[in-house]
Amino acid sequence: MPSPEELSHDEFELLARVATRYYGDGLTQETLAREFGLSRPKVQRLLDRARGTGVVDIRVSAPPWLHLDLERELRERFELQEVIVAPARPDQQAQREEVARAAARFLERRLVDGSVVAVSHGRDTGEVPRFFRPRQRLDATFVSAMGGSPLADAPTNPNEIARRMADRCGGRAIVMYAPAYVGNAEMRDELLRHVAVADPLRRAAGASVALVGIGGTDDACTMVRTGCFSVEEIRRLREAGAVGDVLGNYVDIDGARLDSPETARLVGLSIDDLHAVDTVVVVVSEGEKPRAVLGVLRTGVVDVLVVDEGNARFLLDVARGVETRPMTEV
Amino acid sequence: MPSPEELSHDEFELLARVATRYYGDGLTQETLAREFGLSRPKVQRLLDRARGTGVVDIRVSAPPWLHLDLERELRERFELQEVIVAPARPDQQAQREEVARAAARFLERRLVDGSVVAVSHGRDTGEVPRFFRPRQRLDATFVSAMGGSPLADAPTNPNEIARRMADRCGGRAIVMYAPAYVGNAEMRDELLRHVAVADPLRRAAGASVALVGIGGTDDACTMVRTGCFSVEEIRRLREAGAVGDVLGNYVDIDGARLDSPETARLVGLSIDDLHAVDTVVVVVSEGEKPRAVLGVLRTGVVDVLVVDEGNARFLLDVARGVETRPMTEV
DNA sequence: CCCAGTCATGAGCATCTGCTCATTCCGCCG
DNA sequence: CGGCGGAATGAGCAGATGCTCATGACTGGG
Repeated sequence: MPSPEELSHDEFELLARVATRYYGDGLTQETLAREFGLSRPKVQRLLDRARGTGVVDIRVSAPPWLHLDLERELRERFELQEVIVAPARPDQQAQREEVARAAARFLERRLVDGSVVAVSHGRDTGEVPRFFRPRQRLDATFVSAMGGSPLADAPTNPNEIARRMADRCGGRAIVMYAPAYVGNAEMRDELLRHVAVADPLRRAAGASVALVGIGGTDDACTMVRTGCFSVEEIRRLREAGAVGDVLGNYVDIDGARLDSPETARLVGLSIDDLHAVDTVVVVVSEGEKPRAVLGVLRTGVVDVLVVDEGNARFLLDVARGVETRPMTEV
Repeated sequence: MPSPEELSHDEFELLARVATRYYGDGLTQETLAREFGLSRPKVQRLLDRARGTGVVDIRVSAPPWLHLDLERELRERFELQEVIVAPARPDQQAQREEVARAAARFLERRLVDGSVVAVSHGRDTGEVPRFFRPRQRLDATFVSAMGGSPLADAPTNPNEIARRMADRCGGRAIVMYAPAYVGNAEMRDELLRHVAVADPLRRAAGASVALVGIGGTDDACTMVRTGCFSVEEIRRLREAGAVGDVLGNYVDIDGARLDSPETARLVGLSIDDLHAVDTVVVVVSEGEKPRAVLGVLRTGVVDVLVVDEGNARFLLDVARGVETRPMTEV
């Protein structure tokens, strides 16, 4: 498409006239067609061309704290439904709150009466209820999507998060009385047969929205900190290729599930379960490793990503690098 | 409507998000409504507001030689259907040609098969045929709207102009074998009964378009130069308040017709006849007096004004001045 | 605490818009 | 000179848009 200067005198004049009358004076294409003695489709094509050549310039001035460009690139690169990049904050807690606020806003506009939201554990997820404040009462159900962690602070346990979300909107919480990981597969299967576990899990699996965080695999990761795993266990997972987890399901850098013994001990939704959830919202704030996020994004279960600016940039850098050389270490 | 800076954080963010997805990504309002959890009319109102506040800025870059601003002001101030301001040219002849070219372009796009065009005399009008070149054969009829002038150069006589216009497009000319002004009213009435005059006049009165110039009232005006009037006669008209004429019909500065003896001797369309014509196109180039143009515009018969940049500015200056103090002399 | 005035909201509809497709027109090559 | 490929054109339609209007929420004053 040529630039305005490359246009012929006459065409430039025509485009400018038509565009001015259309965008400036608000006349309809049909009126213009009559005024200029053209057919309506012709006027439409002229307007297309006026836009294409830059005779008409439509620009949206975004506020400086928004990062619509980052959001777009992430959205397109990972084929996400929506990406929200929260503005950067000086300290980690403020950053976490900013991300949580953005996630809360998203839920406020997405949830309707009857929505069922599956909730994970985690510090990022745990901040969301504080900022969740729907304009009016919302008859939504929040259900734990995984068991609790032995040492976890109350506010970061799924049950507690679900409860507070429900309180905030006048909805209802369904909690799960079980630990995230049990001793062995048999015990897990036994628990899954128990109504106090089976019922919440069934509800969670049928949720329309899932609100989940992403965990890492270093020695200080949430799972270790909350006592779900020993340093030794997480090391084994790491050596097996795990880069992070959603709802306790560990994945490698390519988004492939890891069939470790730990998975068999997990009480919570599986990756397959998440696939069935309409809108999986991931909340990621400062402190996560981009490799973990990358692995989870590549599972293809994520629909909406709420992330801070720093992680967003890091994630894009990594993702961009990946295209040229296979990523081994970040 | 507030400026973007005066908007609240949240509103600015919302407007920018919606506007970016709409104008930038080309999503529909309905899609956005779903994405943002709003009703479609709400999205529409947000977009309205985004435009109004300047969050969205639509600008049309007009080529520098166009004067769409002048055109708009003239169009609005005189309630015209269309105004075309031709670019300024160094000398008078080039300027006349520029205006004539613009008028020709206008006719090319306005005339259709079957159109009937009433044509006046004059140097401006006389230049139009040279530039009139429809893309394809046009079955239009050009008819003299007034008689000829004794001393006029052939190319400025209505008959000649009509003939050349017809030649240019493959249409047909109807000429009038009569002088513009005859000795007295009785002779005029006698002529009007003659078929060679009555017939063209009837056709002209039923024209869909009239292409006319504007004459002044100074001692060197067209009517004097072409021998229609003596200097003495034009002086009397001037003293009676005449500022100019269309098709030999003199008007004062307020656009009121002058019922001078001359009008009764005129062989041509009256102002009333012109009112019945759908599209009256006035061609004005360098050398006209703005007072004459002003008077004629105020008759309310003019639909389309084709004018050079200099006259356009002068005309606007005069018209603007008039609003504050009654104009007596310019 | 109640009421009136104002404003915002979303259903519904008439109109406008974008697109597809058959057709025509032009230029090019055989 | 005649036929062919590609671009341009305008009819027609499905869907998007803008607007109006009835309704309901909020605010400020009695």
